[in-house]
Amino acid sequence: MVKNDIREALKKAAPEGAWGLSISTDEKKGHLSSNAALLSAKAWGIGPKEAAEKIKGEIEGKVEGIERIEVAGPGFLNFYLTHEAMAEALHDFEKKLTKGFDSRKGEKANIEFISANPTGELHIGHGRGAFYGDALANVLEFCGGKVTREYYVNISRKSSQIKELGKTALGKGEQYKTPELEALIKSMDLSGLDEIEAGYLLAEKIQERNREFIEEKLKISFDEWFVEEEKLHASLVNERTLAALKMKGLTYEKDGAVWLKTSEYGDDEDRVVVRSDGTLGYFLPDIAYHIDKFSRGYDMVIDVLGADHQGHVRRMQAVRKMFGWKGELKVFISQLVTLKHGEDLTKMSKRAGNVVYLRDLVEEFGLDVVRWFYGEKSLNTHMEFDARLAKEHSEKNPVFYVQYAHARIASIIAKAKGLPNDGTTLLDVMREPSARQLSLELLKFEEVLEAAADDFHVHRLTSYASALASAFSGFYRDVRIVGDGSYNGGGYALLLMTKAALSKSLGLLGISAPEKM
RNA sequence: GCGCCCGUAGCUCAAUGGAUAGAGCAUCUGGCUUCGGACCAGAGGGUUGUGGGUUCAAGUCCUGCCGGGCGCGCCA
Repeated sequence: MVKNDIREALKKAAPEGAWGLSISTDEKKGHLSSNAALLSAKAWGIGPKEAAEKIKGEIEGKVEGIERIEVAGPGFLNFYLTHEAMAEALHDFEKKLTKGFDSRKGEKANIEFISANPTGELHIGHGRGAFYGDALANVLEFCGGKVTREYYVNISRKSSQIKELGKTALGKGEQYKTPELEALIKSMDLSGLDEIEAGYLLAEKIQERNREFIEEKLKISFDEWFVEEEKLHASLVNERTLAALKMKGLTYEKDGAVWLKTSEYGDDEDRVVVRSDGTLGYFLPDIAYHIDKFSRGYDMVIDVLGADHQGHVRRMQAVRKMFGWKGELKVFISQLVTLKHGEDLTKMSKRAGNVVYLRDLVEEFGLDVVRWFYGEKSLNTHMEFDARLAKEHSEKNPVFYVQYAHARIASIIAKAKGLPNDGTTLLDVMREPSARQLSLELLKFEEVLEAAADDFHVHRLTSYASALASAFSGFYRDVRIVGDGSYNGGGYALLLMTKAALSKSLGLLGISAPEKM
């Protein structure tokens, strides 16, 4: 493809610097654009514009498919492609779209996300990790990765949280009390059980319900449900892990507790792994769990956690270093979703307290709107959830614009069915500016996806899908596909690609691409 | 006090260190005899919290302030 040819030519002409070459979606800035001259100028001891002219001179006439090269702005090199090269690139893109890209080819990744505490149902904060994790998994997979989606079923008879939950279940405590939980407790027979067993039973029930909700309502499916109690406690993995840590000389005793020397591996301070009363904290099982993940042969282990787990990052990285694990450990923190208090909120949250459940959100607005709403924001953004705004956003949500474009294309395709092709080709339709605009947007797809797979900023996809739908609108306005007794062959081909790209973009985000609306 | 994150248009948010900081909503103007008007064309709206620094180039990187969220337990 011409982009690769240009890159090769640029490498020869500008060997220094980590310059880029990317599709430009504004034709005024060429079809492809590079900052190679800006980065080479210093090494060459000349001005950026002069460097650009030099590179231009070396490439001009040597790469097939380039119509002309312009030097613009401070020294950008803008490449204009011939219509032939553009059409060829599109055909190449169409093939890749069906078989996927390969920037993450063969890489094995594990993504753990949601992993909610077994003390209640999922709230709007969990939505971030849920939709982000799922979309990230889809993106890595599409770029050639082998991805395991994993849910850590946080449940153990040794956990003080379970005991506390048991107290709530038996009416001896209120820490996790909500109307929903009370109803659940009433439906269960907990007679004769102690706090731990009652808590455990209740936790199992809650996990079961959450799982149902995740699979059926959020349409997220996990490859692995890692049950803490079975995998770590019942099988004595924790004990073996502790023994291994002791043997490596990574622990010491102080105040009757066993501490791990995490501070020697980048953490702020050492952490307790066995309490002075002999019970295990949450940290040891966590270490055991991560060692388990590391040992499964992944190139990359990703944890998607909520903002309140920010303290985990350093200590888990410390654990990785202690065990000398070669793969990457990425811990992503999603920032909080805060609630804007007001009358509107109480209306939507028919339930008690300041919690809005994800279930309510999905029921009220529909999964597509909700996934887009979360999907367009960076994980680092502090979201403020305002019920009135959410309502407004759901009605005016850009997701409908994108879905509408998809449905409209489907309708045109249906209309063309049975009619003869008028014989025009992709090459012919390239004469139309809005067709070139749409083509550039299509060719941008690969860049956007690979960038997302590289920096994990999955929210790029929503902006991209909107831009693509908008480019389609321009094309639709200018080029008629179905005419008197035949259809425009070139335009039709472009429509098929656009439909596929829209559908793929939405699909990766877990959003439906309807044929009709 | 220490650590992480944030501060961009009236609102919700974008912007691999790049060109004139962009979308949607809201406001205003214009457009339906033609493939789906859930649309299209256009306008107004910005000292990117603030002061320095690095760079050919800073919303982006470093740093000092200001403001906000979260985390700093032998809870998870």
